[in-house]
Amino acid sequence: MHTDEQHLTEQLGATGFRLTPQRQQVYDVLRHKRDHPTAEEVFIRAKHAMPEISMATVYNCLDALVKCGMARQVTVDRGATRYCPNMHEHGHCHCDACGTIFDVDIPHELAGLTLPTGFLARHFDVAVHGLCAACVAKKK
Amino acid sequence: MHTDEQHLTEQLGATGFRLTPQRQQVYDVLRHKRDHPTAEEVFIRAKHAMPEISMATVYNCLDALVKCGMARQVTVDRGATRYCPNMHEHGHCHCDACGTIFDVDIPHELAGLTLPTGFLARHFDVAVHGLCAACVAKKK
DNA sequence: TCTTACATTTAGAATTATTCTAAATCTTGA
DNA sequence: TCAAGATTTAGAATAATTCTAAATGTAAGA
Repeated sequence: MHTDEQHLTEQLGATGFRLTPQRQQVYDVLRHKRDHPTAEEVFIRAKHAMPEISMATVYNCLDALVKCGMARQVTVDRGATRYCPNMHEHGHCHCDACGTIFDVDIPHELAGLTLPTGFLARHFDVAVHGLCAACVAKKK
Repeated sequence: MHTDEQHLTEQLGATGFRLTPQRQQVYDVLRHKRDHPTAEEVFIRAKHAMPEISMATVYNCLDALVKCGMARQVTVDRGATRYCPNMHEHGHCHCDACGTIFDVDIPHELAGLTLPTGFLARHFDVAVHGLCAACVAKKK
């Protein structure tokens, strides 16, 4: 049987990292509430269960999680980087009014983009900006 | 006849801005070399023709150009924001090795994304990360 | 077990990109 | 010409992130 903790340990290990209580905690925070928190929000949430954790450690842990493929960085606007434990290929839909971020599937047709000759694509970042239903309603 | 300068004046004016020598200069920098410069790079280039221009003014001008629809902000990575005078709907292709950014057309199929119910999309940001032909060759 | 090497955490300093502030200057319209 | 408001400027302030150095933890080998 493959527990979540084992998976995390393996992924970290394969990239030369160890599983530490802090990394486990930061990962739990990401998985618990998938609202694309910033490093600071992760820090605040992680402190509830682990009051001694420091901001530098949160950055270190997030960085390790990204490098080992257990989390992704999301940059929908110029503000703080956000983090997401959904590793499935997907894009982000951002409400410019309230800031909510929704995960969206991206169609395979995207692979049909005409790229510069010889360009080797490794990752697609798709961000849709606009207004969510609630904010459209508010404007009326 | 509709000169470029007239167009800039009109676009600025429609948004409540004036055409100033600095704004003209910053716009000229963007149009002259379309390599998606950062604000600092724009500043350095603008200083050649206008040595007294300040960084704050460059930010102000770039902001005015973005607001009036003559330039777009491009954020391919967590570094400094980049600017682009290509207002045609397009995405960006970023070489993670050398940092070069290429404009790419984005297919209309993108409009077929399944968005959250009621979401009103206003703008699509597409960034492709990978390696350009030159950097792929270098790795061999 | 003891030791050594190295990874990790921590607090705080440093850096980077950007925004803010306040004073000086410019522009436009009355 | 004058007043109101826009713009520019230098530098201070802020926000997000990275760096530094010391303390601590951990794993592997003698």
